Amino acid sequence: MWFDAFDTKIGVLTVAMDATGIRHILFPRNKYDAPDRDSWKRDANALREPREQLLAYFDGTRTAFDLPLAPAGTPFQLNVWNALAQIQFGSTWSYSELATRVGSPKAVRAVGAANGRNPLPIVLPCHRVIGSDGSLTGFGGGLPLKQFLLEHEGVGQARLAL
Amino acid sequence: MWFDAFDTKIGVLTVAMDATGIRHILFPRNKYDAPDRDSWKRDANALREPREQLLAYFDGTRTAFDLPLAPAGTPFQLNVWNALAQIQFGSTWSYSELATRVGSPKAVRAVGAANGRNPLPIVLPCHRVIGSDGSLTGFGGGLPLKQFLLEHEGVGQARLAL
DNA sequence: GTATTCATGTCCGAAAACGGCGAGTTTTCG
DNA sequence: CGAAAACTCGCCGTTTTCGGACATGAATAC
Repeated sequence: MWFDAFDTKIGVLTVAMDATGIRHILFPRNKYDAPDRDSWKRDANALREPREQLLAYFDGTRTAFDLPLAPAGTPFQLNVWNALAQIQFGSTWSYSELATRVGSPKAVRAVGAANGRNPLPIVLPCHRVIGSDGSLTGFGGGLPLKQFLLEHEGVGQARLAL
Repeated sequence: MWFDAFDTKIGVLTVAMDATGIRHILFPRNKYDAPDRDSWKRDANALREPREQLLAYFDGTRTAFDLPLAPAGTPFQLNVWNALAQIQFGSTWSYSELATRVGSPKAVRAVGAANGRNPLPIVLPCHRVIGSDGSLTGFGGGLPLKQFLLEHEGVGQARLAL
């Protein structure tokens, strides 16, 4: 597994991948860290494309990603994460909508939990999922970061607490 | 992982190894089978040495093995299996003695369980461990096979049931 | 003698707890 | 009166916890 770490507006991002695709994107303060992180080898060259696309995202010159993704999870989690990729830049879904798209309209809380385990934040935009009443309700990197990302994408009406 | 299968007095033995050493020895009727067995590749040449030593054992021309071993298990299990290698051809230990040798004199049942998970039977002679009253008490390949192996090694006094 | 109890590591199944929710109902204050 | 918090309960995948069962044997309790 190769990784690189680089500075952005929101702090140092760590990205890890192998031959299959990107496996982890870690915030400075990450709740679910990768267990085998100390065996990774730094390789800025292998991570060039992901790094440039992420930097372009923060520059505001990119609104969608085109990268090989390889997140690891249960079948249900993979379904949820796949659906995330369909939420476009600047728009939001409620957890309920996301649950419906996955085919389990009633599994709202389960979808929330899966969302919380998203190993590829930003690229898989879990920050674009908010409560059905417009509240932000939760984010692995902290709610302020979620709000920052949404504002960066031009979403104004979402509010931190109701 | 490479494997080979060949006929012996006690039926077809399947032996599997990788670059590290031998990982599995399977009886025809094996309680704990290997999960990834269908991805193994047959390679009689790689398994030549293990096969010849095992055949020599059944011929009666060999009483000890000299092979690279690589069984997979918990630390406790590895300790138990390492200790097994010290029981000489033709002699037996009780589960209690084995537990003492491992440094956990009271973990007799745990030793029994670990013994039952031995992935390299015959080479790691779990059949040489019997009840402290001389009863055979159990064997993954079936008690008759355990008795056959012990008789083959000249151990006469062990009895099937008490 | 015979039955019961306990010690020990691991696995397995069952059961319970736990969430980045949401809809419906009740309380709380102007 | 209302609108907005606060509370309750159902939903469901995942994680954690718990209780037995084992390839046993020694020590008590009758």
